[in-house]
Amino acid sequence: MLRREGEAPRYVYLLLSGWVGASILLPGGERQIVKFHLPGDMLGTPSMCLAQAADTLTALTAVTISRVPLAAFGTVFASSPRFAAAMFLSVQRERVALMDRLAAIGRTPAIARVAALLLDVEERLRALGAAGADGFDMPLTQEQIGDHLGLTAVHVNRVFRQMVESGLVSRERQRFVLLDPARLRSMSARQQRVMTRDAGWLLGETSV
Amino acid sequence: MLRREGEAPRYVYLLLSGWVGASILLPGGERQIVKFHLPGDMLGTPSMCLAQAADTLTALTAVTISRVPLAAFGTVFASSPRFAAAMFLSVQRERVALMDRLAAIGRTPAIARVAALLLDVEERLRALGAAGADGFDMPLTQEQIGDHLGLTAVHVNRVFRQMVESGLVSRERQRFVLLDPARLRSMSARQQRVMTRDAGWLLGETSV
DNA sequence: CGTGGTGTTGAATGACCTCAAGACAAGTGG
DNA sequence: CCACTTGTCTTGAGGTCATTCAACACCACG
Repeated sequence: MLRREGEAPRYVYLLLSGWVGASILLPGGERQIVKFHLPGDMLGTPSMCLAQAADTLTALTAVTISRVPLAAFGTVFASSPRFAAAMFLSVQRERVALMDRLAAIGRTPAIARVAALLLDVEERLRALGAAGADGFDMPLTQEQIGDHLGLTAVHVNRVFRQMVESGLVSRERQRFVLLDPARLRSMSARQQRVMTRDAGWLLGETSV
Repeated sequence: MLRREGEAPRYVYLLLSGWVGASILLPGGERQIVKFHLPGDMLGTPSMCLAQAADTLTALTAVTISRVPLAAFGTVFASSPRFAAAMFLSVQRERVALMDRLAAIGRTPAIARVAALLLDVEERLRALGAAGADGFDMPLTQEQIGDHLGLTAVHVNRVFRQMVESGLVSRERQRFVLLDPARLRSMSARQQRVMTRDAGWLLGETSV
């Protein structure tokens, strides 16, 4: 457990290796995992605007992280407009991702959410070189997956079985192979977002 | 309709009066309303990081808005670190709000979501002076509310009736009075977030 | 060997949805 | 001023998806 929600946020974290989950605890004891973080991700930035951290950061595997004090972060932010602009856009990207997940959880059935998760994780791991033709490892319990997708662990299990039986994926413990990515994509309702290439307008290039 | 998703985002909008909904359309035709915007809100900023707008902005009532070109926005951003910092924190606040809504939709039953919406709208309208002891107007159809909460219009209607019958709220057309805010709050699972007072660390005050 | 966390499967329940019909209000054109 | 339309609200009946509860299998770990 890297940071518990409710604590005063004094750091931002850079994930160097391993998996981390950012979760919110509800009064009733239910948990919603807001995001699975992979190496390279910045963690804990949403709480920069709060007196008490909004999310709990939990290591899901062995991890190595680098801690950045908010103060140090702030001086760079003030002195380098380019850095500020890049951070700003990065947060907007996270916000768009949250909007998409909101739409998925609010409006799509369980199988579409699982499909979206598999595609998302596969894509991100592939960018890190940790996923190939031989599939990828997803070191999550089915309960954690359920807390991420708004489902119960039992139902996650049933959806997995259904996917295996219909030849969409193969699975052995926590190793997954996407056998039919096209069909997964078509049922996942996942948006294909095109990011701007480091928007010139934010960096003073008033060419437009 | 102010802006359709898929268009190239060239403006950011400032809402001066009226209600606007920001929605995402799914491939299957379902709609998720990501946020109801009230006067004073900035609209369309999530799409600043995208080549194609992620959300559709729809006027829900008669509105007046002010359009800000991204380019103009960018020059201010580059020249004023304080402005950049304030914007950055503002986006993080929106992100936290989205995380909370994700938790609510993923993990709470319909009545808790409706309660949370009523409390949220009442609080925001009160800050604008548009809600008092005599209640407030919420100019939304039940279908729009459903698209916001991940429910059907029919079910929203049933929840409203249930709330009226149990004395939680009174309702006459689109005017609501919260009769028992305490009980609404207890069932809503809504987080009480404490914002930092314009975080000093971001503005170079390295006193901490 | 136990033991605890996780995965797996069945049966029953329940929350929410779909479909459908009617009520009501506001607007439109004759 | 009155049909007629249109959109929203309302209510019922029945169905479905996901949950709850429960039992058991399967490791990994002491």
